[in-house]
Amino acid sequence: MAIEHKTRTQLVAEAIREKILTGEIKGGEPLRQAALASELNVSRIPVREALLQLEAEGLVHFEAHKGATATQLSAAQIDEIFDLRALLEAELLSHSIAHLSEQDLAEAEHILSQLETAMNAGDTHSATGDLNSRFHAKLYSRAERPQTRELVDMYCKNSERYVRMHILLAGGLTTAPEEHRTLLELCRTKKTRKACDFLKKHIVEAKNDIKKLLIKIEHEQR
Amino acid sequence: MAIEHKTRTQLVAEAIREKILTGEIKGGEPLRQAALASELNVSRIPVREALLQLEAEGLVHFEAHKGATATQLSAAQIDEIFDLRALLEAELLSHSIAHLSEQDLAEAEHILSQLETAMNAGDTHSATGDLNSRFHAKLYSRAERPQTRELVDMYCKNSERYVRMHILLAGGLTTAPEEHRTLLELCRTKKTRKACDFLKKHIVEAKNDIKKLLIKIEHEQR
DNA sequence: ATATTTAATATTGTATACAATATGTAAAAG
DNA sequence: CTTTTACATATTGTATACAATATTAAATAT
Repeated sequence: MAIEHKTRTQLVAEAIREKILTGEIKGGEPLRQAALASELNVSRIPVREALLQLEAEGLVHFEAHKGATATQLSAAQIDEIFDLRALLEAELLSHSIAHLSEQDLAEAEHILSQLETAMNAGDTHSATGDLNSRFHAKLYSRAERPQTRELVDMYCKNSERYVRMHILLAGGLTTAPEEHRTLLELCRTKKTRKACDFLKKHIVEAKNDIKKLLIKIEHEQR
Repeated sequence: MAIEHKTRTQLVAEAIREKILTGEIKGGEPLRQAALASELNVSRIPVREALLQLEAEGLVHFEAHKGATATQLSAAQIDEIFDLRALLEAELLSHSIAHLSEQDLAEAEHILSQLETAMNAGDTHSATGDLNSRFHAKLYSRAERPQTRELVDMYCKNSERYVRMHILLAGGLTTAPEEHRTLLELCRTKKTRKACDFLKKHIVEAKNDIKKLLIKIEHEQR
């Protein structure tokens, strides 16, 4: 197996993406090409190309001659993104559920118990979020809808910042842990319709929690 | 009003996009940076940046050190894209329908009659597709879901090539013209659920027509 | 003749340099 | 004093030049 040779543009994109997702670069903050270039020891060309990629991912807003800024999602935008996620993730689940094997379900359950352990231990760093994503991903894994998957992944990444913030401020995921168990059980018994409806509700609930928090923060900033 | 100063990157992106959508550049064809640059009288930098943008739009596939190619959609991908469109457009309609004014509906009807005239005249060029898009867009216009709109627009652009091909080969839109009338009527009478279901069926039907054609062509190519 | 290695060519990736545009500041006009 | 204009600075956009990688063709070995 040959060494993967990553291009500078890719490395720069990863670096900047990480800065945005961790909040090191905050929403609305301008991203100066020259500054990023010298910081990362590259020329401005790969920085520009990375910024263009990040724009496609929705993490950056690019305006001709004015430069790039980290995107700042309004409450309304968060709202819409989560609605989209609910719609698309339910679509994925509906196509996946019939093809989930015992093995898949067992793996999902394993991830779930790890998640529960982390939550009980009062974990507030990113592990909780990761496990949560992986649990969901496992349930969608047999959908065979690559483009839909890509979309969902994009929106997840996009809302990740806010979910992390929420985990941090609320001291963990607020969604009741038994919701995941219920969802898993509905998948195991192949109750497709119910599982999808439940999933939608689950995502919309998460949205409402985050939105409340966000509105509070927006309010405090005045 | 100041003169709009478009950047070379934007102009190049438009040029290449047009070439792909009209079929002048076919799916799978490689896009040489140097060739495009000299053809369009710019350096390779704006060409590269344009290609990155087009990749985000799904029209181009970019591989490090290997270059870009126009994307070639398989029957399976077309299938998935149209399913996504059905899902997302129904979502838009469901949010828009209650807020459609008499004015909106009248405008939609006007577009529709133009479309019918074009179809009866046996129009096979892009006007038919344009009017069709505009009719649908009008119905979604009050959804106030900008990100969903953007997604739908992207997928429409992406499938445009195939719709055009279909119109050309089948001698026009094959969807029964009365379907549009039915849809409009359901919107006028605010039968949200029925309208959305009907719309989904409408889009899936179009998909099946195109897929049949596509599979035939793929078959002929051997 | 086929497969493998090596050199030549083509093509992409990135740095540097310069041009165009936008932003900020000081002088001039009202 | 406020507004406008002209200038200086900062920042982005693009061309050119060079470096790195991939592809092709030729040479060698099996």
